[in-house]
Amino acid sequence: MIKIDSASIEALRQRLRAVGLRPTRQRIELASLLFQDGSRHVTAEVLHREAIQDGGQVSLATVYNTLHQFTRAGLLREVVVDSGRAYFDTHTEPHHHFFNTVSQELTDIPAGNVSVSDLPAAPAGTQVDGVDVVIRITPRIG
Amino acid sequence: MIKIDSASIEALRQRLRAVGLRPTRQRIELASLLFQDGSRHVTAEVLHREAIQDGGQVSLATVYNTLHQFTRAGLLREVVVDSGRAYFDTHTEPHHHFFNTVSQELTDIPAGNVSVSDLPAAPAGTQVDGVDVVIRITPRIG
DNA sequence: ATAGCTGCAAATGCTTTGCAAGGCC
DNA sequence: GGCCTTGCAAAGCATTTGCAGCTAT
Repeated sequence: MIKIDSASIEALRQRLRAVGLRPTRQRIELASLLFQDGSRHVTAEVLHREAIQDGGQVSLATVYNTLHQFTRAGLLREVVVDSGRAYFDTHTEPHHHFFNTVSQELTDIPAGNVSVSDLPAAPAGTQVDGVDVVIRITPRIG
Repeated sequence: MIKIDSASIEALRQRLRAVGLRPTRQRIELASLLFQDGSRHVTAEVLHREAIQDGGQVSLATVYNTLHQFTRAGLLREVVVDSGRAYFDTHTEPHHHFFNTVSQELTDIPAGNVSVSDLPAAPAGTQVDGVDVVIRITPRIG
């Protein structure tokens, strides 16, 4: 279990309650790992491993469920960069990403950078739901 | 089997040979479905179903293998829009996509549209490999 | 008390792989 | 003939689900 002061725990409980989720032990553990320090990008497996190493008791299934509940509640955003595993981002404002295809590492692109212009109109009968920009990078050789 | 004239078949054989792939019955069948008419976006399952309906004899495993071989050979490009299934695009030049998250339909954004500016520098020790823009759309309600 | 949550284990969906049989040059 | 390719079936991942037991309110 992460050792955080009771004030922080209470803040997390409030935050969960505010979005209609019961502040259970598991959700608090995961929320503390996710929201305690700045912007994070995690996969279910990575978050589960962290929780366990931290001494928490959470099953992988619960981690999956929780990530989706948090996403539905607007606390997280899913980022699609890999057709095989889902990434979740604690930064929910619109922004874009670097994805290192070798290390599988996902990072935010500093705000202010990247502007997309000349956006075409959405096809008839559809509406734009979001614009995602992913810059794929690899380690430089030489 | 798709009914195409022998001239077209010969063109496909040449194309496969040109990229170092033996023109087998299965590869020609799949290539004809993929490259016969314009730009296409397929998943392995969809392409397999088409091949079967067309009277071709191809296993799903071979479709997967072939899609990857074609991609490695530069005949196809993989487009990541869904963390659960892979899409392949016959249009290999750099361009961007609409993805209808309800119908799961992937379409090209007309060339000339979308320009990305203020691209940040790649993080230290990395190089940019590609920039993907995906505009997520949903059916408009009302 | 009770509606909601968790966890296991089984099921699912997509994709990859091992290996024997078959096809291309 | 020899090497590449195919196809099946099995294995492999990531993810979801059913359901019995537990927990927050």
